[in-house]
Amino acid sequence: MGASCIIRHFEFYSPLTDQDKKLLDSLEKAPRCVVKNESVWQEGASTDHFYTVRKGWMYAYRNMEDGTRQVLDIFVPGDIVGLREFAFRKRISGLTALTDAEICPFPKKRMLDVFSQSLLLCHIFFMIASRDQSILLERLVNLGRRSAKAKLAHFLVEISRRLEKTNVDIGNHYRIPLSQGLLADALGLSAVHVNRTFQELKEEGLVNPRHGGIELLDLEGLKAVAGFDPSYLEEDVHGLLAEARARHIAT
Amino acid sequence: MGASCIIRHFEFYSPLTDQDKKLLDSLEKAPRCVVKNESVWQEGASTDHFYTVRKGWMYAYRNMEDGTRQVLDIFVPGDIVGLREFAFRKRISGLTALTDAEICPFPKKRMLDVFSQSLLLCHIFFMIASRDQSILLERLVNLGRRSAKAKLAHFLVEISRRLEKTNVDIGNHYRIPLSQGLLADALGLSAVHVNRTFQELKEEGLVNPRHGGIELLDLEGLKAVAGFDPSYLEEDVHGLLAEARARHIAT
DNA sequence: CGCCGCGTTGAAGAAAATCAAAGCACGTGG
DNA sequence: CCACGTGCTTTGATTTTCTTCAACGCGGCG
Repeated sequence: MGASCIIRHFEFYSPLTDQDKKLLDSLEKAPRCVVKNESVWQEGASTDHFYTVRKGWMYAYRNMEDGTRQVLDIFVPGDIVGLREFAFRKRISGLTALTDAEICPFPKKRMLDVFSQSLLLCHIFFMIASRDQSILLERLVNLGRRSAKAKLAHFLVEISRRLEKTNVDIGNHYRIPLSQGLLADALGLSAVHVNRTFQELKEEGLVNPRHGGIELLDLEGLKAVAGFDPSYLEEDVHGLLAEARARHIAT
Repeated sequence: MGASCIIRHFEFYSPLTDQDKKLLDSLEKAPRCVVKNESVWQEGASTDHFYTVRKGWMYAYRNMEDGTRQVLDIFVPGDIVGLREFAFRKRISGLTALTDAEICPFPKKRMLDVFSQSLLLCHIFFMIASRDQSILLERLVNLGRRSAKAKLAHFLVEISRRLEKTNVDIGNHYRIPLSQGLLADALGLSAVHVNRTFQELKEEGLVNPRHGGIELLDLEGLKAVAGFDPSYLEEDVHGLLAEARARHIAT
């Protein structure tokens, strides 16, 4: 059996000591399987666990009083879910499975062990939180100041980029299991308009929407339409991190 | 002279030991004054410092290729600015002063000292990052799924809530120094439309827009218009935090 | 087969953007 | 103290973008 889900994620940032790995491993409890459309938690639920996504896709959402909803984030394998709610007792968004999936819970309480026992892991957790924020920021820009076409293109490119990062092995990250209705709720548009926007992108040969999914045909073209600037995804995996590693090993 | 800016902020979460205070104090360098409209950093600048806002208001923004911009966040006294970019070498948003202001830089490098020397402070930093994210999430909802009127009302209520938290002493947090143009860029609207929306709110007696600022007349009314649910601002200042404190003191 | 979820289409309407011009408050310099 | 410029607000007319509503198609699945 391979490295646990979270170890693989962390090793993207830095090599880990055996001790670190042991610590992380002890966090991760038995994986839990969820089926498509199964709800993992709802708004208001308790926040005693985080999850790492081992397989499949998930999404976080918020239901509005008027019956609409806002999809807040999409999670792909390797992502950590729930860190957002670290400071809160109750979840501020729901989480449900977009496809059949496998997720690994780990208890929030144990974060204290991590913080106290490994400077390096603590630092990496902080980097992950920072990255999450920067993704949200970009999503803000997307919702606030881009046309429907650019919104859609940008969102698709981002997802594809995020897949590349953790799924290097999977050659085809060009198949995206998002329905048009879900994209609408993620982008603050109506499903009808998403559909029409897709038709434009399709005519330009950029995407190929199929039943319940999208195929990305021309990433570069999409980037151009979106005005995509990847810098918000490009973390500094050297710099401070190296010093944290050095210091951590020294103790 | 009173406690440093950041100590006051942290004591909102938990009482600190003298050692913690000393550590925090050592982080905070000499305050820097900036005048209205002065730029503190631009997109792409280096991320070697965070800042705490001691006086005045600041805003973070992103300029788009087409000449528009998105205002990403507003900062009020007590806020910490720049944590977002912890994982990055370069800033992904600009920061400029909305009013004359006083900010206290502290070096990002020293975060390692904090993490290694104080479990409690580390934990609080994490809570702050979590809170920042939850504010961004709510802003996403605001941009994605609310009408112009609700957007505006919600944003104003949020600001007022955030002011209450750190500025308990200031009785009148009902005077907000935001121009309509800036609000437009924050809410993804045009300045013209913001103006018209203000007129509606004004007729209902909820706000009183004056030159270069807004007076909030009826917070409850605004909350109703916004469908404001404050839970995204209500952190759990007990729970894990208490355990962190206990453990921290034990060592 | 028939249902159900999702995608597609058309027509009509609402929300917000854009353009352009004018007004108003404030500071600055004469 | 007044004239002037500048930045922000206000207003009206027009246009664009996106939504809403309603209907239909289509594929998968029990």
